[in-house]
Amino acid sequence: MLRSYHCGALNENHSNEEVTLAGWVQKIRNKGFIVWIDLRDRFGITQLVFDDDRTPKIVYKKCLKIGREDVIQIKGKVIKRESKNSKIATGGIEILVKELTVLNAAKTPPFTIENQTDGGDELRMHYRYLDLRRTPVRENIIFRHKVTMAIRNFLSKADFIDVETPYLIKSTPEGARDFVVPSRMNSGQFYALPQSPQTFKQLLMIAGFDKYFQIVKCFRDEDLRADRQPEFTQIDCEMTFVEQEDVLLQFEDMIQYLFKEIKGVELNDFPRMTFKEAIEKYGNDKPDIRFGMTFGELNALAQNKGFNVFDSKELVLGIAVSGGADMTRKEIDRWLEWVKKPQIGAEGLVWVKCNKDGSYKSSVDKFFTQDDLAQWAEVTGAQPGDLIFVMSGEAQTTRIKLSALRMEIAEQMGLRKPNEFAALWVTDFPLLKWDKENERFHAMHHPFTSPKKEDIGLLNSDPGKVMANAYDLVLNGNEIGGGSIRIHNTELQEKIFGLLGFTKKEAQEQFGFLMDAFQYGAPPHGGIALGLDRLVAILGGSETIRDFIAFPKNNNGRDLMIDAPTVLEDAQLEELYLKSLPKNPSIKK
RNA sequence: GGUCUGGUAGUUCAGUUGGUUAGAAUACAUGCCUGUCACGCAUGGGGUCGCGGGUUCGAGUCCCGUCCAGACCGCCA
Repeated sequence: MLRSYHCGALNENHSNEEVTLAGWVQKIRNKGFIVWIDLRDRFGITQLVFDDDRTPKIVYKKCLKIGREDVIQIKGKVIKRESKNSKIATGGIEILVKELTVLNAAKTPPFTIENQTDGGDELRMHYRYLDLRRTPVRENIIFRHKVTMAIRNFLSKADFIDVETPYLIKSTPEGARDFVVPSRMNSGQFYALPQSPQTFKQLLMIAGFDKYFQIVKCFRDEDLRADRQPEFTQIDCEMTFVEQEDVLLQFEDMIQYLFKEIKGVELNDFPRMTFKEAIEKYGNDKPDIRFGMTFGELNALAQNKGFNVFDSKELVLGIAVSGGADMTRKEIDRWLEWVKKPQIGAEGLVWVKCNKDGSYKSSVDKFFTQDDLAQWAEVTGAQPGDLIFVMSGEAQTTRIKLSALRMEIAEQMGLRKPNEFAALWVTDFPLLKWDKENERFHAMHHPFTSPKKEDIGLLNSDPGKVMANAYDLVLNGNEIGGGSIRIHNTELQEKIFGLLGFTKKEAQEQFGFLMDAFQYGAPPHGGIALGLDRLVAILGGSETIRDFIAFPKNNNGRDLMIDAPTVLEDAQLEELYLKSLPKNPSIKK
């Protein structure tokens, strides 16, 4: 062993012990007559001391040449410090060094390896291995480890079996774009990387595994966001002989267990909210219910009172901003501008101040009486001292826009507290959603989701009205999981493929294996997939999943450290039958 | 595919209305310092102002293009 202790282990009980330590040089404090070096590893920091009197001359000379991030090994004696540091675990002692070996000298790092680094994002990603040396970054990764261990323990104890499923599978047109992998042995043919192990876990249920889980990478070739990576990790689960309620309770248990184990937080039973309610009250199928500001519909109160802007619109919606009556005209104008920016695209915003004296002042005083405005306040739940914002327009887009405003106001008012947690189940999703552009139905969840029994008749008459046995788990305004009770019957599955625009032949070619399997004793089954990256990030008090991924990709799907993706040599392309493909000159080598 | 923000010392940033030699902090180097722990003090080196073009007597600053990074919309469950 190159060391007898790690750098977080020693304290005053080890006084006078001869020890060997190894680690990185965090910091050097040269006081002239005496030199301290902070030696760092994953476990902590131990102070080394060198001085004129007690340190061998040759060692003292050597220590003056040490630089930040050098990897060194020392032998020496544990001694009590003259002045102690109560901030760190090893703060009572230091090592009087007798031998010093430089195991590997380091270049001066491009940014400081400290809790508060001076490095920007791009640089830190380029030197991610240095960034990962920083305590907060390392702790995030270790935090993720703790979460996955807790999940494995919980699920294993609950009789779930961890089964690995293949990464080289086949491309299907549903859902996101696939990442594809050319097959050398099958000319002109491609594998696809899984967007999720969906069909495999269903086959495992048919195979009788009863309960399955896997913490598994999934791949989607779509544009990225702060909370979206092209490769991401799912906690993928499936259960046999269950109904929706069984799945919800099982995973509500798991999330509660995680919060208890990891955060020491007791979560109450998760409220259930239908998709319809979520849209009507929050304009969003993943509502953040930690704060109020639910929508109030004002059609009946605000229309036909002479204010033309409202009269012709499908929907007039208001929300109350707590304490917002104190906003200055300038602050209100800033919100007016905010909703007009292209990402939101609202035409404007009507505001009503609910004064503390019970009177109202609004941007539409010409059209509405104090009584009218009092009724608005009632419907939106505005109290004296609050402000009401009102938006109008086509129902769906108005809800989306007002939801964006609601989230932004909450963000800026500090209502989205990272250490306050509210989870809920959103249920009763429509099975299908109409795609206006392509004039066809898409699966709201995925094509294997079963329709509600009572709606099966509607599949022929009015498919858009059919509700699904599907559910999402929402935490603090983030969708962290979704699942459904699956179809386990060939005829029904064929029917759904038909509604989604598959010909019988296409359905057979792409999913024949699954529909065949349904005919050999497929049990009723259902499950859920949870986004591990998001879950870990939220547990850790952040919404940026990159902070919890050791080697994440950037905005453009690039790995800035290894510099991927890259172009291939012609010979390699030829071997993969890709030579004739045009090369994109904008791609850098 | 689109909108917005940014790119100046190793790093993080400031840089006024277009005007002389582009600054600060930190990092780095050297020296001083009898208990530091964000040590302190002094001195010093360090710049293709992302890249290309244009306007101008003169561009870090204005205009056009382009590349890179970040946030968001579309997309994605």
